[in-house]
Amino acid sequence: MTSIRERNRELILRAASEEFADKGFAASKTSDIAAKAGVPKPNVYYYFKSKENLYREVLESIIEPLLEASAPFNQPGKPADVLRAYIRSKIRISRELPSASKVFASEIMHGAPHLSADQTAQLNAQAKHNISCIQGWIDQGLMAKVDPHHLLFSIWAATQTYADFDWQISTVTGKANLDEADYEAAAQTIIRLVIKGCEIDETQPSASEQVTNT
Amino acid sequence: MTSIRERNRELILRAASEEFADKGFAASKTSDIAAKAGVPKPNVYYYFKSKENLYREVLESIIEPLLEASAPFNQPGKPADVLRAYIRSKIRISRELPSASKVFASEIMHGAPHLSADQTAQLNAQAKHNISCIQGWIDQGLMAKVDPHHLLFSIWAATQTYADFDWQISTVTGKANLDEADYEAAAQTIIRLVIKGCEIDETQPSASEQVTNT
DNA sequence: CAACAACCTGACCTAAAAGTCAGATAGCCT
DNA sequence: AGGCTATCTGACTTTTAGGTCAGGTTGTTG
Repeated sequence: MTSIRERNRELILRAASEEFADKGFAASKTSDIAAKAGVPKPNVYYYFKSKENLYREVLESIIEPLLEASAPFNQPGKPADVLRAYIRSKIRISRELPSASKVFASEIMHGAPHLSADQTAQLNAQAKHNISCIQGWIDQGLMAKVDPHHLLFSIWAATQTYADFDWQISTVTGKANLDEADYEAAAQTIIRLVIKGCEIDETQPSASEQVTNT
Repeated sequence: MTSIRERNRELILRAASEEFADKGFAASKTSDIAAKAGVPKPNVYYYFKSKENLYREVLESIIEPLLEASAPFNQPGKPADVLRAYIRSKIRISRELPSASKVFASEIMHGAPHLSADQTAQLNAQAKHNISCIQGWIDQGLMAKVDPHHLLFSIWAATQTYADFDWQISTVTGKANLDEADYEAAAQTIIRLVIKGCEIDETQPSASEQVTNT
C-alpha cells in the first residue's frame, strides 16, 4: 500500500489550496504550506517537484468540477430549469471548494498564466456551448433576448463571488461563516434575478413570431 | 512649482497600478514598476517609501470612486432608477479604472490585509446604508422581497467582473478589448436582470398590505 | 532477517528582489 | 552668482524564500 504517499500528497494539496487561496501564488511560502500540512519542507519537494507544480495540481483539481457544473446545459431542458440547476451547481462549488475556487479566480484574474492550452480550450468550449444553447432558446422564442455572453458572465460572477469575496461577504453580513440558509438565500436571489430577467416580455414579440431573414 | 514631483509620482502610480493589477502585489517587482514608469528604481523609493506604501496608494485611489458610485443611494429616488444609476456607475468604474479595480478586488479576495480600519469602515458603512435603503423599499412595498445583501453582492460581482476577469471575458467573446457597445450591452443585461428581479410579483401581496407585527 | 525501496529531515546553497547610500546633478530662490 | 534643496543614479547590502543534498529512518518484500 502506497497510502503514505497518497495521504501526504493529500495533506500537502489541502494545505496548499488554503495557502494559495489566502495569499495568492507568489505570496505563499512553501515553508508555510509544509508547516500547515505538518510535514517538513523538503517533503513538499519530494512529492511535488516545485512550488509551481504544486500550484498547478491545485488548479487542476477545480477544472473538472467547473466543467461538471455545466452538465445542465448538456442535456435538453427548459431554460428556467437548466439555468436554475446551473446556478445551484455553481453556488455549490463556491461553497464546497472555496479554496480551489479562489485559486482559480485569482489565476483567471491574472490572465491564466498557469492554465494549459488544453484546459483553457476545454473551459472555453463548454462556455461556447452554453452560450449557443442560450442563443438557441432565444431563437426559439423560449426566453427573452438577453445577451447570452453577458448573462453567463453575470451568473459566473454572482456565484463565484461567494468563494472569491468571502471576506467582503462576511464583513457586510456580519457573519464569520455563511450557513446553509445563507447559501440558500443567495441561490434563490440569483435564480430569481436570472429567471425573471430571462422571462419573455409580453410587449416584445418573440423571435418565432418574427420574419426570419437569411 | 513642484510639478516634477507630481509628474513622477503620477507616472510611478500609473505603472504600479498596472503592474499590481497584472501580477498581484507579491509577484510585482519594484524594478519592473520603475522600468514601466521610465525611472530608475531608487526613485520609486524616493517618492514612495516602500513597495507596500506604493501599493497602499494605488489601493487608496480606488476607494473614493467606489464610494462615489453609491451616490444614487444617497438621494431619494425610485428603486429602479437608483439601481439603474448604481449599476451604470459600477460598470463605468470597471471600464475606466480597470487596474485599480483589479487591485482592489485582489485585495478583498485576500482578506483586505492592507486596507485601513477607516477605509474598511467607510466602505462598510456605505454598504450598510445601501442595504437598509433597499430594505426600506421592500418594507414600503416599492419592490419585491429580494434579499438586499444578496442583491448587492450580485450587482457588485456582475459589474466588477468586467475589470477583474477581463481575460476570461476576452477569451469567451473573442475580442481583445470590449468597446463602447459591449459595455452598453453588459450594463443593459445586468440592469434588466436586477430590475426585472426586483419587480413586484402580482401574486405576492406587498408588505404595505400586510399586517405589521412589532 | 537481509536488502531494497520509499520516505523523512536538518543543514545548506543560491537567486532574486527589497531596500540603501554616497555622491552627482539639476532646479530654484535671494 | 551662490547656495540651498530637490531630484537622480549606479553600485551596494540584506533578506527572504525556492530549491538541494547527504545521510538517516521506516516500511516492505523475498
